[in-house]
Amino acid sequence: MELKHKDESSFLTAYNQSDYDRPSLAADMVAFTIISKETKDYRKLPEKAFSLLLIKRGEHPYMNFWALPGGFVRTGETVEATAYRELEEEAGVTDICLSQIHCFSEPKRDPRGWIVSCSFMALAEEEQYHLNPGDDAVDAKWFNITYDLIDTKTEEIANKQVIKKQYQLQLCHLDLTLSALIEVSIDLSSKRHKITYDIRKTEGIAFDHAKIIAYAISQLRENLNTSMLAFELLPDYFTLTDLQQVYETVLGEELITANFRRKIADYVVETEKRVEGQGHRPSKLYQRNVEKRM
Amino acid sequence: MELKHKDESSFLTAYNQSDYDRPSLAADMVAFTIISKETKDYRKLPEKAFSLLLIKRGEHPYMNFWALPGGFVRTGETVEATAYRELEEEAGVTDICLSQIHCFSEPKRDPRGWIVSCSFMALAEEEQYHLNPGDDAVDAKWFNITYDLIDTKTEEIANKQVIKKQYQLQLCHLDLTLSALIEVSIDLSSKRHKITYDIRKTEGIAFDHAKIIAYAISQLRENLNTSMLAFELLPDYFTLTDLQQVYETVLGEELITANFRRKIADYVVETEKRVEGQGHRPSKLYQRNVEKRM
DNA sequence: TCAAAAGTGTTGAGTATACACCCATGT
DNA sequence: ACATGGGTGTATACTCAACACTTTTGA
Repeated sequence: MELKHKDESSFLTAYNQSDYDRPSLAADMVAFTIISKETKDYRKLPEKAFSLLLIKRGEHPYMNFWALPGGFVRTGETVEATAYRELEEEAGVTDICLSQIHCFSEPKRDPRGWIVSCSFMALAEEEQYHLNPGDDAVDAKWFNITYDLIDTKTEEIANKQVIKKQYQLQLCHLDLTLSALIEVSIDLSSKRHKITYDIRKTEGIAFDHAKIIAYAISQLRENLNTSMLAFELLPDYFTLTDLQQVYETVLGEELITANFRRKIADYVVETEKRVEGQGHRPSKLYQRNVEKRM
Repeated sequence: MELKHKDESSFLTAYNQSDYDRPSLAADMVAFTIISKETKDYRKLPEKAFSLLLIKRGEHPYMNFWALPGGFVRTGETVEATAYRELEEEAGVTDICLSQIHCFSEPKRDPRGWIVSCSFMALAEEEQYHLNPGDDAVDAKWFNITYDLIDTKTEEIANKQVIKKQYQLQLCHLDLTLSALIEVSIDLSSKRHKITYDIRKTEGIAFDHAKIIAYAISQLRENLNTSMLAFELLPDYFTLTDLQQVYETVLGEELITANFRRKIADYVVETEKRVEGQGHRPSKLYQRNVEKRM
């Protein structure tokens, strides 16, 4: 052990890192939240919208396109630290749930040069974000998400069976709509089931960010049940209907209330609090059950 | 759109990527396989060992320690391409199942400097690898894996509840044993359930590779059922006992045969082939059911 | 013949799904 | 009063875990 360090120090002095070509490393964040729409009918609950944070680019490349918040990793920082720092700078949010999605490293993904993106999924309730509407330097907006499977076909090319699924991604803010067509290819040849995502069309979304968003949505949908991620999108106290609405808007499908409640029963704890004055029977408020994990 | 490109080209000419400090980017591979041990008893099936490929470092830092195969990402390459290239160079394997595990970016993780590691899980059967036993330049060996939970405790520090799980990682090749103690902390404070991995002790394993290995094993165990990864560790034709043994060695627990077979019944297809001459009833050979995914 | 593995059947417990139903509230 | 959401019960089908059991082979 001692020997190792003795030899090692002289080696490290001689070692010159710049001998190797290096990429720029960026962290890009797919920040989700649930936004309550307005409602006129005093009886009805407000509808919920599954939403994504995008930032309008004020400079080249992709000027005036919308991009994921993000930035370059600085010396002495982990990619996670970069993610937290950028989210605080660009969205005024601090205590947020972050998880790595994937590392995107296509050499041509950024026209500025060799920029590798380590992308993150960020989950928080809307109140945690502070978007600074007055600050023109950063034009950040929430976009309502729809991401639907629109076509599935099986192709057979040179004995290779490939399933191709097309997903339509739509991002709406007021009357502004961005969209992309994502093709997910599943290669069934031999044992290997290799999955690749390709952007077939992208309108108004900068770089390869439509692909990153598609990855993030797929991953969130897959992990909603298993990792109980829904709680990250809710306040500490919530009604079971709130929780169900998170599931419904994220998954893009309706669920049967009685069954949903039985399924999540063990993951929540009933409290004494109630929500009243809503034009219907008051609902109990629940908390996450911290005992239950998985 | 036209306008964008016109302005953009002049911008890009002026853009100097080296204004920003950049890390070296490496791809490290956690390459798993299943190795059949020898057996004397003509009746008994050979035992299977869940194994990991490590390479003995011939230079500083961590000279004579064992490390994951890997290397630096080159200009014009994706991290996936680096992973395939390095696996071919160091392990003589080409058609292999690769998936990104996580990006490790602790600034101090490598004494040579700022080196970010994008790590991969690689799965293939032993026959696909060609380790060049004669080549002294690369001393690559298979290590038998055990990774067991040895302790769980709940700590309460400043109102923050934290579950701490200790895992013992042991890697054995003949009479050589490497080991590490990994602590997985689950922070239950507020809604956030943040999970962190820390190396508490590491013997004979270079860099932070023990942590990367722990990540990989956890991920493989979690995804064995959901992603049907077990097939990647088997030849095209296999017996149901082979498949069960993959599950058992990877998960580190025994399974009940009847139940296991019912569970995976839809994911395999019976063939006409049989395995005979083993001192007991011949077993049917199966193939993966390519129709069934997930 | 018989040990080892191949492979099937049974049972009770638990879950999922779909649907019907009653309860409590504010305007 | 009544629309709206809050909340529960029930029947059917399906899945899961544990165990017992039969079958087939080669030395």
